[in-house]
Amino acid sequence: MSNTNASQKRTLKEANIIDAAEKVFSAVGYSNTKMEDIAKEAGVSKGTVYFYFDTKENLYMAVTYRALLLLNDSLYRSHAAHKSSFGLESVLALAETYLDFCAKYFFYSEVILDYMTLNRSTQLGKDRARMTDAIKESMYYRMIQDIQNLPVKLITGEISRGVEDGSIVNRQRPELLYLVAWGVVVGFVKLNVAAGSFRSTLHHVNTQEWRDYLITVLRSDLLSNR
Amino acid sequence: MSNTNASQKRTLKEANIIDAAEKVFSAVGYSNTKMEDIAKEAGVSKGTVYFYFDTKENLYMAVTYRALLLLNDSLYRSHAAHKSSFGLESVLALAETYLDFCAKYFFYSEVILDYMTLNRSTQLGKDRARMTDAIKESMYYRMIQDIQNLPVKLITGEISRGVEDGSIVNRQRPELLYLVAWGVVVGFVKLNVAAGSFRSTLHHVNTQEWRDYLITVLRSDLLSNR
Amino acid sequence: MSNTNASQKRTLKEANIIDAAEKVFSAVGYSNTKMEDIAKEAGVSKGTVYFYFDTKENLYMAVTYRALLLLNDSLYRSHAAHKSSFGLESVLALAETYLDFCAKYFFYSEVILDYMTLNRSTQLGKDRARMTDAIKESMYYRMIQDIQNLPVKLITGEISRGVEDGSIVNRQRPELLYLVAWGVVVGFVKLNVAAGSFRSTLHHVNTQEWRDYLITVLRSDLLSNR
Amino acid sequence: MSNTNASQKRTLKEANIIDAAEKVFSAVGYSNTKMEDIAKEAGVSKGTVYFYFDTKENLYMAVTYRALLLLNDSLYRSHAAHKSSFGLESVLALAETYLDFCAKYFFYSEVILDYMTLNRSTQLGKDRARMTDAIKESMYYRMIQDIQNLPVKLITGEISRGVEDGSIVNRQRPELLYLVAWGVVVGFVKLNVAAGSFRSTLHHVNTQEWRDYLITVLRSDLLSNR
DNA sequence: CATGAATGAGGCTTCATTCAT
DNA sequence: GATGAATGAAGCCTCATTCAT
Repeated sequence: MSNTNASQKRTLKEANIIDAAEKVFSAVGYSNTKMEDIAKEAGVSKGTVYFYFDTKENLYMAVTYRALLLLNDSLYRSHAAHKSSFGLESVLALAETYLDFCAKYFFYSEVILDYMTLNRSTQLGKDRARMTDAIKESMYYRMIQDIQNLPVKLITGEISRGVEDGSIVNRQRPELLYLVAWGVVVGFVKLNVAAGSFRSTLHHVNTQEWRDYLITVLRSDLLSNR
Repeated sequence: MSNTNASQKRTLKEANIIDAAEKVFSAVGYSNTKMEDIAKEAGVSKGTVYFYFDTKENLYMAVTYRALLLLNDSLYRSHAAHKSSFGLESVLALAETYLDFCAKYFFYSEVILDYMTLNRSTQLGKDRARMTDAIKESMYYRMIQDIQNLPVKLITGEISRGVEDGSIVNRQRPELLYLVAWGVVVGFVKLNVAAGSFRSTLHHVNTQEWRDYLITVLRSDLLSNR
Repeated sequence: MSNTNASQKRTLKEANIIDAAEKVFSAVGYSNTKMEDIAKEAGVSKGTVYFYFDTKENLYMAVTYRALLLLNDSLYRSHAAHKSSFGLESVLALAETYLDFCAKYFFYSEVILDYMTLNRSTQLGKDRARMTDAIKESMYYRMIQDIQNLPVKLITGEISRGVEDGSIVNRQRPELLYLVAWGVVVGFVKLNVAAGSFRSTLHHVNTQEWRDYLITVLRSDLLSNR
Repeated sequence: MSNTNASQKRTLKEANIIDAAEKVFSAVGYSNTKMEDIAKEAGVSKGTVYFYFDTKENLYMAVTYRALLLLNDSLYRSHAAHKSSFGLESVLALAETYLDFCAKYFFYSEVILDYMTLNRSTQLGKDRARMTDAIKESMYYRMIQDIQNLPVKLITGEISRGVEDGSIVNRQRPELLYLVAWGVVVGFVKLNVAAGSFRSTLHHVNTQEWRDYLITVLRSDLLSNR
């Protein structure tokens, strides 16, 4: 019991620091973030931050892990809520969930994309890779690797179900359809940020309208007989 | 004449440095890049790099400018080549051009996205720092601002033409259609990098096939009567 | 009684910590040693270590004290065992004892030398820090000062006896003879470590042979009529 | 020419920094030495120190290298000066040279001993070694390894010559005789420092007298027919 | 007494930028 | 114009020590 309490306490303190890290990272960016600032924001000392996360990068990975966990959770809920719906509806719901997740937790969505880019660059043979050894040794990095595939699996699974139950007419492979859907969402997110630069030329478009339209596009893709 | 020669010489040397910068930035990311490395790669001294570009950020902006210039050029060519085609075909050709540009010059596409995100207060990937005053004062930053709107103008223009000439049936506003198309491309780019992480789950999909399918989707969007 | 028990318990726990400290200090050197490591090695918490030894330096002094105590004890036994022998034999026996002590407890011999060098303003090996006020206030430091002179007294005493009983012919002052003997031993110890570097050039020499030869040299020094 | 000048200049600046490092290291010890202090002492900035020596440990190795170089030089001169003397005299001269070197450059003698101890501890299989990777990668560390054997070679060589020319009667192997001689010197040096602690008991002995007596002992060792 | 989380001063090192030659 | 040595602010991280539980 007391063991459990201690563990809970630790988790709580860690969470407190991750909260702070999120705020600072998201406000000023990774490289502009000083560990000291995170400590201040968390109301603890620099040493305490290092007691829980032995590296700045490790702390960043912890943030990433949390982000991915939350995304997975959202997708899971959506998935569960549409067990009895047709596959098509479930897929579109997943897309909306993702879209909303990105809107609500914009920083998280960036962090996740960041991670995936990072992960990719390791797989190239470059010795001058973006990923440092510190990252690879991070506990959180390994934890992330265990859960990073869930979104893909969930979504492609529902697409397959939709194909089987006849709600999805499109005969392309689920992986391809998945990439289209996910890509549309990712593009939306990135553009949403970028669009700031083009307010002058694009000020007619309302974000909500845009989002809804994308769902329409996705739906008609799944329903087209290509 | 000798003045012109001098100017050409200067342009050449600058180009040489930008070449080197590109390589290093793309290999290890902005913050891991040292001016020294760029100088070495360019075969000049650090002092020379600073003679032509007074800041690391300014040099990065120069790379960005070149990227945008090349993209604009590609789009221009496509645009010109389809003057006499229907608007629909021109728009799709522009999308293909953009898609191919991103595939061929992946680093450029990242840099351009980076730039567009630059104005936002949120962080733009772990790797880039936030915009500083130094950036805003950069000559290249201003040069970019002069040409940044070209892609939007070109594409929305062609969409409008397609609507007028009847080749585009969709009645949504051109800006919205533009955002869909552009978003699809951006999503493709980002995912293309990220997808590396999921080779295990997504190994069935071939990039070329994916690209072609996206064009199909865009075409049917423009042809749908929503 | 219970008081005595408590005291014994305390002594036991202290000894346990000193054991651990010895291991770690000897393995990685003073400055590379972390209190945490000592605690772990002793199977207690860092707080406990600090309960018994309020400073890292104090703990080091405790190790030194133990080392000196053990050396004194060895020398005492040798001294006692040769009460009825000639002074010459007793002196040589003391030298052998010291030599064997250094061979057997190499770390102790280093620590003792370290301590003796401590008062000098010069640096004592890359690894040890200079004497701070904390050391001087250390209880162990004072305890050491009470017993540090025993080796000198014992050995010079036996030399004097040897001179008196005629077994030692050499007419130099006992202090000088002592310094020669002690210096030979110290040199042996330091070289024994260092010699590792020269295994290639010195691989013919066997440590035991070397030791025995040194005793021969000392004997003939004491027997020479200089 | 100008190339040579540049190289000379560099050597000069390095020497200046090593000078400063020596002073500070010797005054307060390795771990109490701050790079900043060395910089100040050298009259340059911290960055400059790092420009020439990329690590504190590397700088320490540079000091060690210089110390060994100077010792080697002294021994060489002595060796050359006694080319036509008997081997015995040459050996004793080498011992005196070493003795004087240690007296004159006490810090150097400590540094050299330090290095040899360091070098030994690497050869043990411990993963918790005293030597860090930084040291092993140091250019100076490798340079030292090239010259560290000179003293042994020189002295054992002269002993052999002495045996051949009949001036050395002792029939023990040169390596053993070398160890005795060198050990006596090392012991002298260490005790000379340590003796400070025992001024009360040993104040009768004068250093010069001690030194001379040691030479006598060594001479009679080499002349004894063991 | 024991624990181990918390502290924060301190030091090494990096690197964009400057500047004398 | 080019060079590369010099600068020094800035930041990550370590670890002896303290202290609440």
